[in-house]
Amino acid sequence: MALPYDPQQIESRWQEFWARERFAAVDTAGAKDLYMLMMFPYPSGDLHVGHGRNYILGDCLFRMFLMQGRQVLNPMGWDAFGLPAENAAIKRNIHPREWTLANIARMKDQFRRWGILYDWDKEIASCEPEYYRWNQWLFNRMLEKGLAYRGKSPVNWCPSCKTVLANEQVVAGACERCGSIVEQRDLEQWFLRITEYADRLLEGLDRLTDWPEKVKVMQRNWIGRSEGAEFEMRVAGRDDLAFQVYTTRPDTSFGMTFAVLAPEHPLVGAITTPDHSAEVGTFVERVRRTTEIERLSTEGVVEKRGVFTGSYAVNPFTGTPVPIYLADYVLMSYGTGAIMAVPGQDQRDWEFAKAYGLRIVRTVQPPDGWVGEAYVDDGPAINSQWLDGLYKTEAIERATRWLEENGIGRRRVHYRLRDWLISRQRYWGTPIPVVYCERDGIVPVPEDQLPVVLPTDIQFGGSEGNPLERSASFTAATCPKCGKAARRETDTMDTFMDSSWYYARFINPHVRDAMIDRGRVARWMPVDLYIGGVEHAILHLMYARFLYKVLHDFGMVPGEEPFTVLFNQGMITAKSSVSGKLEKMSKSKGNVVAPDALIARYGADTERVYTLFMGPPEKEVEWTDEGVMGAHRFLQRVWGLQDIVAESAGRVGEPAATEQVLVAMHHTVKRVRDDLARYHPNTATAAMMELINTMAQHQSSASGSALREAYETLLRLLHPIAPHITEEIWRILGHDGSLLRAGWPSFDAELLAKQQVTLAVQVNGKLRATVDVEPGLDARAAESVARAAVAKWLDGKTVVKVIHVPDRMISFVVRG
RNA sequence: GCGAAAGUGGCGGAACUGGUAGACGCGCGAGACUUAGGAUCUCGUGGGCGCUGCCCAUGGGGGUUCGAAUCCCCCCUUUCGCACCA
Repeated sequence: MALPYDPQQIESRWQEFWARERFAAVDTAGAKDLYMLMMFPYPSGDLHVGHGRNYILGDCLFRMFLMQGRQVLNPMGWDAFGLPAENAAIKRNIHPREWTLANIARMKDQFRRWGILYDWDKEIASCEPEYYRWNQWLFNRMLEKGLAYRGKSPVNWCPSCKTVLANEQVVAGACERCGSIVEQRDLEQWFLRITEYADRLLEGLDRLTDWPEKVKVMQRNWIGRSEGAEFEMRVAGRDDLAFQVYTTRPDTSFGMTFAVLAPEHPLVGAITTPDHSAEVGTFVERVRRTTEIERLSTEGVVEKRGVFTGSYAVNPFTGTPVPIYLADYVLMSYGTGAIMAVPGQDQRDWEFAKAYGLRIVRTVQPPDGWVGEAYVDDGPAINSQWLDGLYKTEAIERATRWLEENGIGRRRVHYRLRDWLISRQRYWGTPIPVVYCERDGIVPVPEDQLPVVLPTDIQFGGSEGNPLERSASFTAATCPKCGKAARRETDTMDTFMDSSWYYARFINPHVRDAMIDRGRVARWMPVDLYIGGVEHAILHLMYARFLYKVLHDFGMVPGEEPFTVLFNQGMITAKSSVSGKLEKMSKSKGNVVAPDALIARYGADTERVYTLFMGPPEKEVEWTDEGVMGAHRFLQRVWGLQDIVAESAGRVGEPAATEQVLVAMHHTVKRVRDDLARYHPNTATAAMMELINTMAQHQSSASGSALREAYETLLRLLHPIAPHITEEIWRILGHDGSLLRAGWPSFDAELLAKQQVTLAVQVNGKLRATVDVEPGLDARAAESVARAAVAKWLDGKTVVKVIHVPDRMISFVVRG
């Protein structure tokens, strides 16, 4: 009898062995084979079984690739800058770096205990100067090319933390950290000109055939390209005043009955007549005080709010003056901040017109029986002079051409995408490498003075705002141009900058004199398989695609896209003890399953098997304790097969049973190969469970050699999923070394092709019998066997048609 | 509101291209071994009926087809994304 299965005894031993043998080490000086990558994590310290999902999936694929003899680059690192470290510093008076490094150590240990292998020689932590200096270097290159700029823009500002916040740091209009209501402020900030790449980011999506459609749709919507026309509206009686409006429906211009400016529009002051200025002033002030979030929120029916300016603008198509309003539904940040309002064809304009008693003129004929309000679909133009009778596409084209020919307007493409605001008034990030000189203005820090390193003489807590501003040693700088005293920029970069190019650094993490080693990167990029959560569908993946295109334009990387295949794993949910519903694991929901206790009781292999078995990895699945037990039972049965193999050693066995075991074995090899190739370890595991069921069924009748062969094959197939137990049994069976070097099993296709097949026999589409036949049986022979099997259904009927699908089914269509 | 994805036993899920629906696991039932077992092993397990057999079943309703979980149309539900984008 084998000893009982005791994961505690075996797992750490194999973890040490794998690390010692450096199975994951790859020399990128050599030729590329495969580059796979999991999105590098923020080192928060605490990992739960939900986090484990994508790392375990990645490790499963990695081990399979290794066994198949491939050279796979599979690195891991840390997205190590960010707010939580700084908050921890304030709360617990520990330096962010110390806190971060401690978390990294914990997480690394967690990976080890999960049995996950990475090429740790290539580890990167983005908070280290040797990494972030290249953020700075790249920033300066982009500054040179005009791709980075300092500009004024309304931004989210937390009055209590005294910093700009990213949109994702604003939760329901409030600061995620302190809960203060976030304000909109016009501030000078650093931006990257991602809008210049909008069309390339959009077109590139079409070529990403191995990305989830969902992610591509989200990115397309985010970029929000729209084609239209922009034209000038003159203010009636004021020859000096005119503004531009943007529309996607120039064909409806004859139906314009008013115009609307955003309340922040620069012309508001000039346009407002004295008798309306009090009202306008009140309105503008009111809008200014509401945050963008409130303004755009649409709980229930939206009330369109606005005010008349007292002025009129001339519709260039008709020469008619129309009243100019201000309204909060027109945003300064989109298009020109001014629109022509055509209530007949636009629902928002319709509602506004109704609310303020403005005229409505239809310029597109709705179909008979139309009962809605604004009609936005296609139809012949009406009330539109020389456009009358034309349909939408043609009418848009004519109207646009008319604007161009008369010098009033032009074709224009607009995007919803805004430039990327990268400034953060925070300590724990990459310092933006510029200084402000009284004489020379904004001066980038020259390359030989990089990196601009974060100072360590920092007091966290106590006072508010960016601690960098209070560091005299940091802010005091000399101007690289004139050598006089200058002030150093204290903004740091958005951490998405770090994660936008780290995948290229992994190929050559220690190159000192360059951001990347171009030769190696040219060979190893792009990443062949990128695994991560769908929560990064837009931000990270859009920024990374943008910066990769920039690097491409700098001649530094091959191709235009960094990630060939994107795989989004689904969440693991569990019943929340707070809400009682299934929710994503989190401490606040009280539904976190910590791996430590689980591993202590059942072992890491059990967690891995269960994680991979519970459902297809791209789907959301529920964690249950019963399911864990099932996975553990499976491993115990695998362990117990040692006895069956030992007892049957030397037995000749019955040929039929032996054959069944061997056929099942080959069939399993094929299924596991196919299932893992399409990232379905759940069905691969099921196939292996079937194999052990078959082995158990024939444990006392099959030959000893067949049982042993099947067992050893099973161990190899199972290794990527349950690496520790399989290595241990492999060793017990008398093999040296590691399963990772034992090769991946192949199957005997001919043997499988020779097996009897079961034909389904249908009569009028209903299953009436099944017959076992030789494979490849021709139609006539199959028909005669099938006829016999369903004779009672054919009796007295006329067979009008026979459909034969070789080796699958035969169907009789009968009448009478 | 718009867009996308998904709805299969008591539960998680199989069924890859229209061809035997429910693999595998959980749970449940019966039995075995046990002083005992929430351990282990074996067998059974969609529903119904006149039970060697047949009928009904993949959210609901229609359709195409010899044949539909799979394709088409309408509706319902859930989840996710976007949400005044001119």
